[in-house]
Amino acid sequence: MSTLREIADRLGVSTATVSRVLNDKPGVSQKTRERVLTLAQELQYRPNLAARSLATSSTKTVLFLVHRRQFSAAEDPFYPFIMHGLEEALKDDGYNVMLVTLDDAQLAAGPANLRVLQEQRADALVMAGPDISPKFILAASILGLTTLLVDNALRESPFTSVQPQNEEGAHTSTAHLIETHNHTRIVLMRGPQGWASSDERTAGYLSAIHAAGLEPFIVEMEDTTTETGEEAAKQTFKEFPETTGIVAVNDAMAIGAMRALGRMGRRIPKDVAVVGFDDISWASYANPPLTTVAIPTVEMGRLAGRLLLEQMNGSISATTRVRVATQLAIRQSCGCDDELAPAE
Amino acid sequence: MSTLREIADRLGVSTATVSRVLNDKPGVSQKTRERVLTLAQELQYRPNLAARSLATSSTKTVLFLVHRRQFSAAEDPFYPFIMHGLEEALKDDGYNVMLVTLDDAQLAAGPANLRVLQEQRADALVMAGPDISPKFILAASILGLTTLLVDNALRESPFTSVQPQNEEGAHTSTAHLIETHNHTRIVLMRGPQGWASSDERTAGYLSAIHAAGLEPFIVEMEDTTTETGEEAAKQTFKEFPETTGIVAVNDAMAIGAMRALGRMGRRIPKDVAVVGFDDISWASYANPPLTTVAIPTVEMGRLAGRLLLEQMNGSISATTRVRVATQLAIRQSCGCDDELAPAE
DNA sequence: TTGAAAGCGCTACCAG
DNA sequence: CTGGTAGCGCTTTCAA
Repeated sequence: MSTLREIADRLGVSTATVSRVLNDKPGVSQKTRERVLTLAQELQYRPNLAARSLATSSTKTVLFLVHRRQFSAAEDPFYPFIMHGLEEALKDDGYNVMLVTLDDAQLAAGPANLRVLQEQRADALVMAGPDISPKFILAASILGLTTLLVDNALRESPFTSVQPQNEEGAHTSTAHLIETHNHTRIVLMRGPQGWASSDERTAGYLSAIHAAGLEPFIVEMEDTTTETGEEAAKQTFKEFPETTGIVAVNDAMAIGAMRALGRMGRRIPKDVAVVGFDDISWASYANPPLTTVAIPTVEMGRLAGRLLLEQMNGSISATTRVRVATQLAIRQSCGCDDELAPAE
Repeated sequence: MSTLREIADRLGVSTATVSRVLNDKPGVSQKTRERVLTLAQELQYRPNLAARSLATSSTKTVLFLVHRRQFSAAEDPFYPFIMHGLEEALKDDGYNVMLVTLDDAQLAAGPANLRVLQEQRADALVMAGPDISPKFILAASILGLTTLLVDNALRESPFTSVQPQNEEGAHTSTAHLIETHNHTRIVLMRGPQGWASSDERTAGYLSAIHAAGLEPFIVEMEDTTTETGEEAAKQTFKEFPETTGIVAVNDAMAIGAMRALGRMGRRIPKDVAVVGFDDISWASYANPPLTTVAIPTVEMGRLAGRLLLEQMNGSISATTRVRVATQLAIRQSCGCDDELAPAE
């Protein structure tokens, strides 16, 4: 590996000059500039990042923080795609992304206790998912790093954030059940209050229900897994026996509900239509294929990356809340036919 | 953030002494050692990694390389779990993991062209998946970094690698079809020759077939997606109309095949039994739930991390091929009943 | 337009 | 057992 010094020596100039050229700083004659550039090119020179970091205290790395529960087998991986998009958007600017999974203890201990931060290894923090507590986020924000939230946001505090259009998405899927399939008794299966995405999707459901002059029915669970989805299905027909449509705040719940429905002898979508949210990888392999709201995960990551860059170079204010559009993925669980319907 | 110098000054000792203590090096009196440790503790001191890297040229970061196609929506994410396990195993030793997704151009250009490597940002390379070409791997191995392969290995060259027990897994699932369900005409759907896991699973299929004195039937596709699985199903009944069992080298193919089978009017598992490999997250939501071979992905990542550490501190030879045990996940597509059978 | 030199924070060698 | 000091490779004043 060649160094700055080497280039300087071979050209008979100082390292200061070479550094200026390589960093596009003014005060170097066109002629020397070209000589330096040529030799650097020829030598395949790249600055040693450790050295540059030490001198500038900029590390060119961003941390992707996510709760480790997101990597349990039960969860459909959502954040890896975001991380991928993030990495893609950042790499051209020389930034790299480090994965940091947090367990509950680390979350409770706060960001200042993270070794990777204590060692000053990062310039920025991308915190993904509602699993990361407001307390943690707030504590992180005073650490002096550029901070961005993905699939999460704090109501009270200003943070740059990238989220799916949860409300619009749920409105659309609910309206689909109402307008296209003429349902009037539609239950919402949701997670705990305070979970941003769950709250917002609830709002979308409500706005569609109210716009149609219908009555809302809500089943609130303490989690949004396939298991709680199954539980929610039972509860639904106990509380609201005339239900013909179900809107679940995510696909896991929707699929759990479909399982339970099957066991209860109810046909989907004939007896009850189901729509989910997320469009996780197996939504189209559910039985029947699940109609759901697709989130452009990789694109969300890319967008987060772009925003982060702008934030770091100061071209946008520290608080930019961005929403990315979702799309209704119509399959069969809502009552529509799709082109892949098995010829049974 | 406090520095080494600060500790030294406040204690009236040299930075050399403090450094020795903090790095557990000999040549410091018990008394000073304790004074240093105490103050360091009190100050929450952590060495600045950029400075340490510059001095030692050890970066405490490992790169997780994976082909970007693994993050396309079509693929079931497999490597993020491995990455998570890797990160977990490494974090206690102060190592962090960076994600690097490679596109075809980067793969062709070789590792030496990766900016992250040119900038000397990493100590080690974990290359995941058979998408990474032998040429790339070989080129990487001469870069002087510790190198490890996951879910891949080179026949000809010695590399530390962590792979699932592909052969044993496929043997077990094939034998299950033979012994438990009495199938005698079992087709293998496989991917291209040269793909390590596909080859090995083929070997497992063959050994089970031969052990039972049966005749092998193989359909070889140029890829292992749901699409090629559908195609393979059609081809299967064109070539081997009496097939009653299908072993697919992965779940994507198996699920694709099940789709096509459904459309062809064949009942699963009544007319034809199907088993997959991988136990991707939606295998249990397939219709019917897919019997498959489960791979402990997170554990594979952890193991890779441990091996990497041992390799870096020289306690194991550079070539240790490790296999992790798989487990047959019995559901319904093979003909077994599972406890969650819908009451239809 | 250029160079000398101080430093970023740490490690490691050489004396004492 | 301890301290002084020379780097690691780069950036950034300050002078020239």
